[in-house]
Amino acid sequence: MKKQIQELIAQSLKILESKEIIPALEQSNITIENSRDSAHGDFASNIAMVLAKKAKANPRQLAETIIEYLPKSDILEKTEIAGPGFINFFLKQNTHQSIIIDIIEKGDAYGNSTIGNNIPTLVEFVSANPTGPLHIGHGRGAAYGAVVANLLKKAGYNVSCEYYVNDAGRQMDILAVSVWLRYLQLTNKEIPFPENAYQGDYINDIAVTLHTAHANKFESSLEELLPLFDEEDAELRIDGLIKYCINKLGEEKYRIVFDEGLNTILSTIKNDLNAFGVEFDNWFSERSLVNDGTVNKCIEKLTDNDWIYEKDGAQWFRSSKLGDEKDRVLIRENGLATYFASDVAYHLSKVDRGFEKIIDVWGADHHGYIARVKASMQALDLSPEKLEILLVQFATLYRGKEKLQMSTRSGQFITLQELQDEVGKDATRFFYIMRKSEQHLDFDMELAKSQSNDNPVYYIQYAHARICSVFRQMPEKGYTYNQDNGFPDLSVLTEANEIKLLSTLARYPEVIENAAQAYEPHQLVYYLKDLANDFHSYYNTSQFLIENNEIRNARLALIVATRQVIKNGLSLLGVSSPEEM
RNA sequence: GCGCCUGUAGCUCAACCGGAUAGAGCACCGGCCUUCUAAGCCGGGGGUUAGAGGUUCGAGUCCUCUCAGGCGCGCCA
Repeated sequence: MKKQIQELIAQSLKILESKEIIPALEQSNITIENSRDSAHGDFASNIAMVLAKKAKANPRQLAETIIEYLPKSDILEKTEIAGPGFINFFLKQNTHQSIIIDIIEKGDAYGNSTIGNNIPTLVEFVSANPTGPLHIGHGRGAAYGAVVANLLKKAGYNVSCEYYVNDAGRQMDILAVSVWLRYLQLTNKEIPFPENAYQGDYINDIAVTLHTAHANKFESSLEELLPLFDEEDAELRIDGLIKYCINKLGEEKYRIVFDEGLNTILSTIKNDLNAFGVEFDNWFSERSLVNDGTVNKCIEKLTDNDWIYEKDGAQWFRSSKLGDEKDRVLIRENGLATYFASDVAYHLSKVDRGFEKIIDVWGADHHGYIARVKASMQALDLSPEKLEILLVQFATLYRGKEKLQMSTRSGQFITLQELQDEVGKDATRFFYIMRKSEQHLDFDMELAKSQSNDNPVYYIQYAHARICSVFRQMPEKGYTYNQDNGFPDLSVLTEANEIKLLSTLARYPEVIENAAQAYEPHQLVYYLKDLANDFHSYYNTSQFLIENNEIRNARLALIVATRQVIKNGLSLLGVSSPEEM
């Protein structure tokens, strides 16, 4: 609808250009807005004001000229000039009503768009270290990433969702050692447990499983082990324990302990995400980048192009030449690659796999990391503009006024699963994406639960359930409704509430496009609240199951379309559309 | 100290690449169920958009400075 009006204006401007009333303009985009106030018609354009200066004309006069050369159209009732030079467009009523047919014919596909041009797009999100269950902060990234991916798919991008599994690096070694020490404690209670190892009960569970399957295969003598705890520096102490563990067990046995921890936690994460309605096309292993040589390949390529130098025994990347604050270490003095080195390789892999649009969803605390990743892409000639990094602020969990301090290491946290069990999946997902992602989120569990009746998610779902309820009761009242023989006469839908609902329904495809391109799921949330509001108002003023055949059928068609759009929108959010509540 | 983000009604948040009188929910006040679910609807009060300058036909939105809060500034991830 909007596009048709844009086209009309474009044609008018073309004529004006050819008549040299306005100077030739570079194809500036013509903005059309949905009017906020119905007195301003259905759509408004500020084009005359934008062009007034260049055309050296008074905006209102220019608007008049533009209107004069507007091609004839059967969707327009009239146009008006208002305020400083707005052109307001009023649609013919039957133009509004035709949206019902469009929605019902397209069904689940209503709202699909092709602006994405099927561009291969990778959305990477969550990617939490597999060192413990997902907690509330990860949940926000999960909900946000999943909805952004859904929106992009709907907007015509060819989307893959990926979880980057950090199955290499020191944190994972600490996990392995944590499991091992708990395992040793099963038979010897004297063994201490470092405070900077992973404390959670789930570590114990893994140790028990390990013991059940392998008995005493991973035992160690106390004489060698205990002195390692004398080291005073906690970080050095745990590094010493890692080193000892690897030497003592040998590569093969160490890997069994390591993988038992990794796989157990990873499958917990997968299950939790699955229960949360978040699915990935690919689980990408960090270790695979090391094993298949991608990391080395990157370092060689960077070295060849003089992006790397040696200092203090480490290999540094000249990221400061490419917009970063300082240079960054790729290979440490001890010969181990940094996490950043893997990440450079990971982004090379993303490009090599053919993705043209690469979206990373990160916690906002990683924002300092953006410059170096982009710099690495620049240095590897990988077009950093393909990479879009979306930051999600952390969610802070509250129980009433009590702020819950959480850390994976200490094992004190509320997991995503627990949150979901307590608050419910629909409300949890909705709560996470209601707010703009770069805003902090205070997630008060008591509030979320106690307010669950006032939660907007129920408001929207209720609209859907109410419509379903109408159709459940229709047979009891002796009416039928079907479109098999064509649509009813929709021209009888002329009440203010009906027109309002119709124009909101017509906005849906545009909301999807905007939300997708801005990566802003909350736009869809606000739209659905508007739509539900329009429906509830309509419901309160108008009866649907009435004697008049014409009006009844037209109204039923309208609410069928409404139900369809609510369902389409909620499904993008990962929220259910219940038939009764 | 430097960098990034944020500051809008009592509270939680919107405001479509700068547009018309800054909007919702909660809370507060007042109405609406013998009628398809009152988890709903309708109406009302409540604002110097943190503050000060600037840019222009027009600024919550863009620029500069100040104030306040969050985050980041490792050979951790």
